[in-house]
Amino acid sequence: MTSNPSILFLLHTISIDKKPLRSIDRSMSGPTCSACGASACCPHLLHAGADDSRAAFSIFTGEVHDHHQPGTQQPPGSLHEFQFFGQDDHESIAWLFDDPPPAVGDDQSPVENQPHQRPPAFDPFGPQYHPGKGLTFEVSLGQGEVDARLGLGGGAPHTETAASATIMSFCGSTFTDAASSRLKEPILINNQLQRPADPSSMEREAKLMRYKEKRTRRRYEKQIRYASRKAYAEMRPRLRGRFTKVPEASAPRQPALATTCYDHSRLDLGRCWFHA
DNA sequence: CTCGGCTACTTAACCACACCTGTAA
DNA sequence: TTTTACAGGTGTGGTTAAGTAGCCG
Repeated sequence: MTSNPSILFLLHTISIDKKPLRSIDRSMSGPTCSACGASACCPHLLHAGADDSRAAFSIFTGEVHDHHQPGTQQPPGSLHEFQFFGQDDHESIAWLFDDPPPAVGDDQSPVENQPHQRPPAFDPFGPQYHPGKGLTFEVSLGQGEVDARLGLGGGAPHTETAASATIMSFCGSTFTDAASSRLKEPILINNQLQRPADPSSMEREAKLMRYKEKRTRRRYEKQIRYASRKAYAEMRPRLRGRFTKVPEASAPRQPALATTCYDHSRLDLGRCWFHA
């Protein structure tokens, strides 16, 4: 048996602001939380990254590693990028590109091990889906080790099998589904199975470097995009923490020249221009 | 082992409005 | 084609109700 392994992993990167969160929880479909059975938008899955409402984690073979564990509350500003990015130092994703991933669960279904025979459940976008809308990168696996983990038997000797994984947007989040991706198989040349020329080696290295650089620049604390809005918000009067209307007396007077002013006759309080 | 009560902690929603963006005139 | 005006959407922070977790009897 020389079936190619299909490694299923999901990278679920939650990157959401606080506000829309409640509108999507418990109501969307997607990967489920193995602890509570809820969807990917399950509040358990969203629980990591308390302070800045951002969390990044992966579901590797459906295993939920942390968010249901007691005493794993995140300190403010910290981040869980365990599993996918390396649980120890968040430093190494080398296995993603060169080395085998962590152990795969026992419940790998035979169907998932069949190249080009993925079940519909893992093909939410169908053949019409163009991964150009997502980020596709290469995943190389030592197949022998994968076979050993999956209990597939030795099989023929082989080198590596590269699968492409596509990062896709879903449910306001980002998923990576390598299982739904097409595996690159050896091709028959002169009656011999030969792996196509691999021009992607340097490409992969470049991608890895770009990824690492991007990761180092990644910031998870709240970032102010508009300092002026922050300034106005801080000056704005509040009632029990909520913004309140600017009192009539303290509203800006009509300026002599064109400028902004308050127009309390309108709900949206848009711009009102005075012209000299 | 399960349940209820309590405490401590976390977080999404709320609000007004300046500013941004897209569109029509 | 360019400029102007406008409508609608976005982002901003402090407070709090609601949700969650942990502990104990």
